[in-house]
Amino acid sequence: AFVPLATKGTVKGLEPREVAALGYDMVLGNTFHLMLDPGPELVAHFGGLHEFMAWRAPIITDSGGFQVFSMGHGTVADEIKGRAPSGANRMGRVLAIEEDGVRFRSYVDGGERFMGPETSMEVQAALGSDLALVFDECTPLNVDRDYTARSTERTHRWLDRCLTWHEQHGPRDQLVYGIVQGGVHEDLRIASAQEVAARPVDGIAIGGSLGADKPQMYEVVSWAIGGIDEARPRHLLGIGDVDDLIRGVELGIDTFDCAMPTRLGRHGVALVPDPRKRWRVDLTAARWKQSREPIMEGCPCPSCEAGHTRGYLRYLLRQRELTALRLLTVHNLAYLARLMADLRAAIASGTLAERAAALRAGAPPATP
RNA sequence: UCCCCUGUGAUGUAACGGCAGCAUACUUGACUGUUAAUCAAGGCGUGGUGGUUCGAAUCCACCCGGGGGAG
Repeated sequence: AFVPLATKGTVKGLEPREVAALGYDMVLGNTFHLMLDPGPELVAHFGGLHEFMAWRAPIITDSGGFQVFSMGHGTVADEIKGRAPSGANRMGRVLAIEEDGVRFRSYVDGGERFMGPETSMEVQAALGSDLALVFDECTPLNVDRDYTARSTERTHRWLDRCLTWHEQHGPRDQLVYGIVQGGVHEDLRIASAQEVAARPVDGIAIGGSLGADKPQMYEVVSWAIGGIDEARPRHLLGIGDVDDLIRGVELGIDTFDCAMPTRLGRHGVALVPDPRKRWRVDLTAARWKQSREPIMEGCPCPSCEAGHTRGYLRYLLRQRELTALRLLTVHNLAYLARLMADLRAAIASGTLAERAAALRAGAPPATP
């Protein structure tokens, strides 16, 4: 299943009922963001994140560990392409990563803040999520093996501290996922997977740097999965390209989360079954000016069913009309919901390999 | 007919006589546990003709266009 991001307590642009109507029964909120603003006390005042955002279905909360990575190293694309950190880390700054946790500068008020394993679990307890992720350090790609090894070991110690805190103070009905690190090194990935699997976690997430390109990413994921037992659910953190989801399912991943569908939607890009175009069509492009084509031929999503043309979307996008961003967010989330349902059905009928190949070749996801 | 003001990319505007810059728009590209309705790149310009000057968007003359005033 795919889990849309509701980082700051909302799937950007959509109401909870719209997200649910697209077939989603889980969203992912972020401990880091919600801790800084509005703060765990305020969310608790409203009775937890579910009540606060009026989402009456399961919520995963990310631990905040990834923020350390993104503040210090920019986006994944920046890192892979050797660009200087930009965007997300312009104001946020990591001050120090220590055994106890991370000191950083708040992007909200500029003040110095701290987050460690106990802090993260405490905030996630206050948020009242159904599924908490343990606090980890997401090691970047451009870091040597020695640092990755030591960081991964520290992440394992943080894992134990998270479990200890949760056992003593955490909500009884809150599940906890451990996180596999280990960078792009086979032995570290396998060892990390085994370490995490040896703990009493309810599920296992794969995080960290997954490599510089897709083949390496698939390889790294397969290493990590190799060290995990089959009994517990496996989550692949932060992955959401169409082909990556297909491959991930084939590798044995159960759930994914990613900013991609919603972010691309707000940036004017619609997902389409076209591998040659990397599954994307940029509706801000001039060539759609007079196009009467639908966003995607045969798409059953609300945006396409309404009959909107690419020419209309391009016009709305140029005008920066919010409607366009909502229409594309809906379309993209609907696309991924169908893709995952299609793959799920293929697994059930024992035809995953063939179906995955067809989808990878550009077959549109089936309408349930 | 005379007088005054004014002409800088598509648009709105900067530039003591010293590398014509900014914003918007446009075109293209990027986006993988979201500080992102974001970010990056690109193309496009001194109304015309002369003159002064080492050097003119800038100063001078005339012409052309626009605005205002007097008749």
